[in-house]
Amino acid sequence: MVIRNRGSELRDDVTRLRAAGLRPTRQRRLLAGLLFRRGDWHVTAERLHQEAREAGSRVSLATVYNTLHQFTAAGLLRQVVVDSARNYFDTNTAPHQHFYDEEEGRLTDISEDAITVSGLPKPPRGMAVERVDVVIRLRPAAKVSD
Amino acid sequence: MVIRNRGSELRDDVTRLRAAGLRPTRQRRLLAGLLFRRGDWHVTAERLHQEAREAGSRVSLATVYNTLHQFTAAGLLRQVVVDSARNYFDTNTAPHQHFYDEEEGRLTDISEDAITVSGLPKPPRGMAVERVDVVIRLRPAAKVSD
DNA sequence: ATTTGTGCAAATCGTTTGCATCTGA
DNA sequence: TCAGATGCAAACGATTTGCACAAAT
Repeated sequence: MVIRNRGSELRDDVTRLRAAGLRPTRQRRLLAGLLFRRGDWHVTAERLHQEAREAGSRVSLATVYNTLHQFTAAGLLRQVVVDSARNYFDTNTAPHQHFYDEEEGRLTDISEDAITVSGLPKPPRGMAVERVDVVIRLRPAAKVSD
Repeated sequence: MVIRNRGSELRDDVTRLRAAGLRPTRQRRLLAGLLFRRGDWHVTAERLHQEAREAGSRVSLATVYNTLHQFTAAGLLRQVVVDSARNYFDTNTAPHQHFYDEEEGRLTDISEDAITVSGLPKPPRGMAVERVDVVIRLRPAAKVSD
């Protein structure tokens, strides 16, 4: 019977922050709570800011941006580039790929072993592969009958 | 002996524009000339605008943006999303993938058959795959000696 | 006490838009 | 002639920054 109570969740946030070398300030604890307590998901700064105020907390948008970048630098988040207009942050930091519904702006994870990229040409001289990103862009399927 | 003279290149631009259903205005001919006369390459609006004035021609940046989008809509260009800050346009409209040097902001084509993505999971219900984009992000290789 | 983080508002950057003016067919 | 294109400057949305103030160690 493994049941986590609220207290231990809060401590988890603090622990996670300290482990990442970040001071557990009120705002960081709040955002960590919002980010890491649901399953893996994909957020924009705007959306996280909104969630924060819906949760009844005040954080400035600037702090949300700062925090997202700090979390990313600390390896707690990963950036996903799929749209030149908005920046997504992914709470799943393990290697994996994405479906992207352009219309809805919705990202969905594809597990690493569900997809294989083979025959990578070797990178140009002096360069090393940092990461291979695969984005499967989706559009509404043509209706067959409805 | 196949040598193209300037005259026929200019006509090519006009022909290409008409074929795409675009009126061959002075600015569009200019930009088409800059875009389609070298091998495949990757441009940002800013850079194309700069090239235009370096070539001694006046085009407003707004027109460069308009034109890039019109060309893209007409299938003469393809957008490449690799950086949330800048938008690249690719004169190679055939299916292919990219290396991206984040540091330098430089894109390099990877031919379609040099790379294989297998085991695509099927898209969510009601959605169809529009395109599969692979971006291989590069960083400077760690030096061995030097 | 000292260092680090936060909030605000202003600044920046790439891109888009409104609108009066031009231009190609 | 006149629909369609262009240029300019202002508007925009996302993100960043400068700096006075507040909070964490």
